[in-house]
Amino acid sequence: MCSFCSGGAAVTVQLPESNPHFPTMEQRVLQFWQESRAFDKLRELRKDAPVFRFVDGPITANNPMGVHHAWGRTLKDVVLRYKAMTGHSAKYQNGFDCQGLWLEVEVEKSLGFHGKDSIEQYGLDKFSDACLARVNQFASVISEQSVRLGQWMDWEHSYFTHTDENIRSIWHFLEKCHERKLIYTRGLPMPWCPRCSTSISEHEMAGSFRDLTHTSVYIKGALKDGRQMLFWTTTPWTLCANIAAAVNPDLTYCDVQLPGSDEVLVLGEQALPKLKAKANILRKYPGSELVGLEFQTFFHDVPRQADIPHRVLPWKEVAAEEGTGIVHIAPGCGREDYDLGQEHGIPAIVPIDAHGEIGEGFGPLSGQDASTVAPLVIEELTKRGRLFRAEPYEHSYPVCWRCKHELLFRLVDEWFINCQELRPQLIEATRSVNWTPSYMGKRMEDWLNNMGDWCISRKRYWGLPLPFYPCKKCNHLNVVGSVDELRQLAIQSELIDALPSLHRPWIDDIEIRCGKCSEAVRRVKEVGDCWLDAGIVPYSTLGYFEDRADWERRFPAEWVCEMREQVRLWFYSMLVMGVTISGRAPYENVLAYERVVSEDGAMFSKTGFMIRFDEAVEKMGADPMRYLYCQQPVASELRFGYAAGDACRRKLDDLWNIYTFYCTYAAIDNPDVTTPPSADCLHVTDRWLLARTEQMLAKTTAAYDGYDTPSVINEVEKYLDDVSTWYVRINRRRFWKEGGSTDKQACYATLFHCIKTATTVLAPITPFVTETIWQNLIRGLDPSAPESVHHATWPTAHPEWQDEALLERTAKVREVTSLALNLRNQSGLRVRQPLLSLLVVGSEADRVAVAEQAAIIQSELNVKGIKLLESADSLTQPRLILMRKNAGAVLRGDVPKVSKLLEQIPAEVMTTLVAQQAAGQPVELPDYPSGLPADIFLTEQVAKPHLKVTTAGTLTVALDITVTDELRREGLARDLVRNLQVLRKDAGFEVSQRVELWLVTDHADLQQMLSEHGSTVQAEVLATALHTTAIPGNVTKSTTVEFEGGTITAAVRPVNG
RNA sequence: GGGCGUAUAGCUCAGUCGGCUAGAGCGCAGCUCUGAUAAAGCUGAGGUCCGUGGUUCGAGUCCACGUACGCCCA
Repeated sequence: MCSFCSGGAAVTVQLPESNPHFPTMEQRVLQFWQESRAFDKLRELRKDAPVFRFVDGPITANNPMGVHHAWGRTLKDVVLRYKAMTGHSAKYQNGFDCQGLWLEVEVEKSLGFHGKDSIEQYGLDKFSDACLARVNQFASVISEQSVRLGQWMDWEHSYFTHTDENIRSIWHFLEKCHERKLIYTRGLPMPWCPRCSTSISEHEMAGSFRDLTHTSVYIKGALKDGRQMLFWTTTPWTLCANIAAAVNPDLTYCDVQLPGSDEVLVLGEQALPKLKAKANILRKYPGSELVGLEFQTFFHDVPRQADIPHRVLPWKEVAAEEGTGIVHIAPGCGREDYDLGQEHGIPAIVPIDAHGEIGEGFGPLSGQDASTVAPLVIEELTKRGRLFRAEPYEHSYPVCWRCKHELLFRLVDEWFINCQELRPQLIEATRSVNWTPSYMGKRMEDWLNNMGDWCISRKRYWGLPLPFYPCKKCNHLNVVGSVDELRQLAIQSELIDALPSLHRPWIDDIEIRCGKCSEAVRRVKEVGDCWLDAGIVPYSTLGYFEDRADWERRFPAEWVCEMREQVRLWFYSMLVMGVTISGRAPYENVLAYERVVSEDGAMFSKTGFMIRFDEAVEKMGADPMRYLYCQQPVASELRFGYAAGDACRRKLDDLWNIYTFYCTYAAIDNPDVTTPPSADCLHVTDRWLLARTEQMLAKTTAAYDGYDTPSVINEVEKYLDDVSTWYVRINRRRFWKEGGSTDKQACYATLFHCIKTATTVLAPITPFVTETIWQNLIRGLDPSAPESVHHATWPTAHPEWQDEALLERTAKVREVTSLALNLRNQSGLRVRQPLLSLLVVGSEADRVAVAEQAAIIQSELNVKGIKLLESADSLTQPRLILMRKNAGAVLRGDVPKVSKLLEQIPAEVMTTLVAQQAAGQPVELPDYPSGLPADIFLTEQVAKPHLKVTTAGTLTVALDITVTDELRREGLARDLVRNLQVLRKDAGFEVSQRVELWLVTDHADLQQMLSEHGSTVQAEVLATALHTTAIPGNVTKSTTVEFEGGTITAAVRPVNG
């Protein structure tokens, strides 16, 4: 049964609740979508439509979805819904990222492991199973959360990056790379996580630098002549692997002695302040003089340092400002050190093992943890007389992006893709992409210009098995590009089909014959970088291998949308793969959005303050949440919280209020909205609303086309405010008028069109509330409307309704109204008090506008008439004021007195005085002994006493504030009506309920008011009879209305029929 | 250290092509309207548009330098 109607009865408009509780309403809509198979039907409706080429970036199926994920997922859903409305089909495939270090770390945690050894003991097969179980668990959690958010995706067919299809697609890519000779393996000092026992690649370092304080040491290395070279390092553990020193041959160095010491220190001239003492400079010389000299290293006595000569190398990169100008070189512990070492053919010592523990042969340091060994190093250096100074040093230092352990540098063999040759192609490709915000494109280009080769191997377990089979016999590298190829090469091909999946440990058992020498070869142990998994998605999920023709219709993606850190991650890996396989960028438009932070600007954190998605969506509702996401410019961080959510809900209430207003009367009148009213029946405000709707539609369409949801919201907000505070406000009476008429038909049809358009335009952003409105009002009055608002097509433009000039005239009219209401406010005259006239002075265009809509202005302002004037002369009269500058000299102490006299002079006397002053004659002030010289006065124009005047731009507006007795009594009548309406409401009557009315007063003025306006009052409150006699006991409700000077006792009783 | 970005009311933010008497929402105070009634509107208080200099008839807006903060890279 449909959640919105009962048992197939004829659909009619129901009275909506006054304020919707979003979470409750959304549950009803979700149920409706599910029962009516709304999403499936949409796909059927659009199945032959042109494809909107969208690719979803995989979300890690490792934890529940957070509110930061919900931003991107909302934007994706909004765009897909908009594209469906504009007549596009799409793949609607959600993706899950399922492999790699992040997942392994979480599984390790849940199993209580503390490193790779526990995994090996546990068994790789069980570990892989556990990883897969976690993927499935959280894929299901995230899917449910996304459904709750309102995301329409093909949840039954999400892609998973751990699948054999995905793996073999990457194998194909790697084979392509190998064909282009881009794959190589080499030893290189890599950022290494001792906890995870794996290296971390360059692009994974994004955001992993922290400000940390380490112990930095100044240490001495002796030259043969006894001079001590001064070094500086922030990583004391690397000193045991020292092989060389480096100096800049172009910088100036010097020999110095410190007071009280005969030791000669060698350091760069610019490092002298670091000695923190007044040094005696013995000699200055260029760095080139030091090059080639041999020195004794810091731990010269440990076995691993035996027989290694330590020399000073020249290096242009040595900066004068950093350290001492002499750099300690440990090629096994740093990338630059390694490169320099290679250049000069010196060996590298790798002091640490996979766990970050210092190995055998390093004397007292052996067996120590490199991350915590600094105090022992200092102690040993002191013993050896090598320590000059140790001090804490704060610097930005990398940590593991998953487990947050401090990284070390370790020389290991890894597999790389050579990106140098690809670089120009990648840059060219990225320039073809439309990046939003545009600086993201620059960021990508910066990255491409600076990136090194892509390290694609990880010494881990649950990941893409790298299809590399290096032959030990002939050194040939076999790169397997597909499962078929593996089957052909496998020594026991039948084993392939028995594999549970292409994962470790199972895949490791497969041996192949070397393609060159037929030797039995095994796969390398490494798995792949998880960004390979994600980057291949435009190929693996769009049918590149299954149906190339179909793939070509879906590639490249028209639009992708992810968090901004994906520039160096997903956007990058996709770009490399797109360029390598297809020679182009795999996407055309990219939207990258900023971080989500808490309402006060602080970061959300897993350990500290965090708003969980599940909690947020049930507290604020998915629609307000989506509204919040769509409203936020993607270039600045989003402050997420309940106050912001509540502000969004109130904005949605604007739409809801217009809707409930309409329903109130539509439920009574059941208007025919399917027949459009003929143009000549339209009220000027109807034509305005139609033109305004056209304007809003054009602007929001352009905004959606540019994926610019904040502009959509901006436009719709302004529009709804206009509709609510202008159209609805001034047309209310047309809706509650008795019976049917062409005029009533016109306003019903017009406002229906407006609500339908606004609902459709907002549907992608707030799918729930718009669906609710659609089901009740739109479908209630228009049986031919689509079954769901999300099946609707985008509203068509009506050029015949566009009317820029009318929009401008109405703006002018609203300005006049607003100015005049302001005057009322200043004069303390409530709107219910009728006034005689409004006077408007303005340009020709102003007057045309006011004349056209005079009736509206009159009714809004409650004035009997409007006069249009070409000049403001008649509104003001001249008045004399003192010109302080001149008056002081003449009047001296009398200045305040004369000032006061001037204010009190009656208008007719003032006219005479002004004339005297204008003629240059003495001004004869009443009550002042002598005539005063004309030049101490100025003339200024002031409003005539019965007028209030204000000016803005070309407009001057004046209100006649004279309240005659008649006007006053009319105002009392309107006050009475207002009170009676409250009485009706308190009595619980429907708006159309007819009543019998009693109004009793013994106050003469009020009695006169009743006799003058009683019939109007009676009509206004739908009273079939008005009694001024005693009130009977059986009335529904009575009240006493208080007026200045007297009271009226009022009572009502319903009349049947 | 290099690059990118941001800086506007107590808070969160708009401000288009240089035309501004600088706006909105929230909060505060007062008022109004209400046949949309737990909604809505108006008014007020509240501003060194980060600073300095420049271009210009005119700068929140453009340019230069500086400061603070954020991010990215190292």
